[in-house]
Amino acid sequence: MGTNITMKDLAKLLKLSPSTISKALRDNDEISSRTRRRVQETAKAMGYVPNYHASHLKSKITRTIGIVLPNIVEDFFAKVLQGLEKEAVKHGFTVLIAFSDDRKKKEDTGILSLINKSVDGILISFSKETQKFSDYESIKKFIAYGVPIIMLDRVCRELPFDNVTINDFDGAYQATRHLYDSGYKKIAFLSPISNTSVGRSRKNGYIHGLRHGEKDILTPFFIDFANYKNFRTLLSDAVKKYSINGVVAADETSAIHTLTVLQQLGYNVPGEISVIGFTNGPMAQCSNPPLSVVSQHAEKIGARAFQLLRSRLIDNKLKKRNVVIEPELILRGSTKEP
Amino acid sequence: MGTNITMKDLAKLLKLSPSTISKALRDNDEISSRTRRRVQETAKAMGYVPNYHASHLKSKITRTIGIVLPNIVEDFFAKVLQGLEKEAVKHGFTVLIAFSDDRKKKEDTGILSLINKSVDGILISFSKETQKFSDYESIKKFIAYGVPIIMLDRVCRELPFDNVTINDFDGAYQATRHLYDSGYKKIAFLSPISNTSVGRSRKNGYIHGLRHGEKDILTPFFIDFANYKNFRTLLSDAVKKYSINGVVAADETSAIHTLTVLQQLGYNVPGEISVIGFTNGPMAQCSNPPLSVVSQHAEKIGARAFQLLRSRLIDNKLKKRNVVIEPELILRGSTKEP
DNA sequence: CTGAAAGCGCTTACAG
DNA sequence: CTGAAAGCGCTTACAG
Repeated sequence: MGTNITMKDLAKLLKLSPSTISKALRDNDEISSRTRRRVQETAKAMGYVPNYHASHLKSKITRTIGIVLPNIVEDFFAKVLQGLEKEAVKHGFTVLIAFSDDRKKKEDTGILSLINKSVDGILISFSKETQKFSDYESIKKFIAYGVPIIMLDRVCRELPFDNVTINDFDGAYQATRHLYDSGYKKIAFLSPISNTSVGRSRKNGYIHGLRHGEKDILTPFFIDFANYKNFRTLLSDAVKKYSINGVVAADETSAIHTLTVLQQLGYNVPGEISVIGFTNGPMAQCSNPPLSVVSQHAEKIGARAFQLLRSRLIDNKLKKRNVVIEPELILRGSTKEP
Repeated sequence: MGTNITMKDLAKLLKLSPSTISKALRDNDEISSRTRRRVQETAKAMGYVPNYHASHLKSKITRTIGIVLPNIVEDFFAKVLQGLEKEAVKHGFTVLIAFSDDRKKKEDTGILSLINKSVDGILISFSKETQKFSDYESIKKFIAYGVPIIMLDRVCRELPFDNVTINDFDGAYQATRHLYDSGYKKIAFLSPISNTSVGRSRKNGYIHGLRHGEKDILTPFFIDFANYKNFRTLLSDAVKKYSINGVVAADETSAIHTLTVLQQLGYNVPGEISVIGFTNGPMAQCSNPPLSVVSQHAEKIGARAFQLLRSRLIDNKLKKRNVVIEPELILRGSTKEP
């Protein structure tokens, strides 16, 4: 029993035709309500499970979507996926995943495997590698398969896909202004993601945040790096050399590391140097002092991305849409006034 | 072009029959290698994508598996999923997800939606609700569908499914012993997961760890709770009342919260009270002092669970298997000798 | 309101 | 080595 039951079986059992069963199960009002009920009840009783693959063969709809993410150990991406899943389930969709591990090649393999499974649409946040080399050739090829694509967070504005991002520019701008307003004037921008669309927007927001009228423009200090190998000396040297007293860190991990290293170097945070980061994750809340951050409403991004996809499934003639979600400044102990 | 190309099209183009195309694409050596190559090359050139749904209709294989997880914001589950995905991709599988949010109902809906998609197998880590009420009736019903199920981490030993867990008992035992050996003798066990299989094993390991020969048995102190609402007073009272000087916390979040609250209450960690937790996540590493933990090798659990499933796909006559992964004690500043 | 028939894109005995 | 035919479990015009 179970999976083996087909419409044919139900038809035989109820002395009806498979066509009638099919229509009755989908509540088609061609069929008398009495028959509909009868069919639906025995289907349930028998543990009938419709074969989506068979139905897809005709209808071309799978009610399955795919998402390609760099990883999910970062709190932001985990929440994006949870937000997406919740919204998808609400509308009867299931979600297929593929992780790129920030590699172009695995990303492409992932996308292709999703297309192979005939997903109704794909959501993607690009890998660092893809963004670093602006290598969107393979993505463009995938357009030919006719599967709608929605970009989120790490996007490419030139691509003809809908996208949803947070207002990274404004988030970094506000973070920078907050440090300035709290009295810190030697503010550095520290970023391990300067090659991503997100990192670039945040950097620009920071730069803009240094302007305070015509005459009062703070000097920018950039601390870019690719991994945490020489992070300690890098940070230490920069702080000493430029007498940095405020750091805007471009993501969650770098903010926490900055805080930790500064403390190990003997600096008082926020007494001597204040730190603000991005992502309102558990690390920001459990650090000591707790970290001020720009919160990104990750679940909302996932949910909105699904909605974009869904509306496009209903009408694929829609023009390209750019959805921007406003971030929120959450102030904690790491940026108290000095 | 793209998705629309079928084997029939390729057959027409190459003046062959669809059967030949089908066999050639699957590299069946009934077909001459010359023909095989010809077919494969033009398939690739034309951007042919096989329709898995159609093929599944005959072969009953989808190369898709599903996983049901409580959430993925917890570092442990995120890593389990990443470990699983990596292993699955390696073997040409894609993975469908469903999150239970620790609710029985959403868990059931999730499982059913996976069955509906004809997954080849399902991996599951039960919701807190399911475990609290030992409510496995619906799971048993799902057996009828003939889909192999593998349990991981939060399992139910009575169920006839393969499972993979870490040695929670021994992890907690070692953690407790470590505190004892470091000179802490008033050791409490703090747990927000006492209703889960995992929480129970850890509690037992802790109890066992309190025994040191016939005469030297430490007094157990249990701090159980369901949420963090009154956590501060709960912890504060327990510590004062019993002069607790060591805490074994049953998971990541509770360990971090314990550390933070103790410090806020003015205790020196590890000078006066030492704290050890579970899960080697980012929070444990970024706290101050960094947290000693029992590491669970989450990625490995995901990978092993996939392997269990895969072997069962090859031979479903296998007996039930219990895989136990040994945890690892990672010692950091929160448990330095007093 | 119900049913017979064709077809979605594959695979798999079976023939030749 | 290649192909004709049946069938997987549905859906969807079309008849009645």
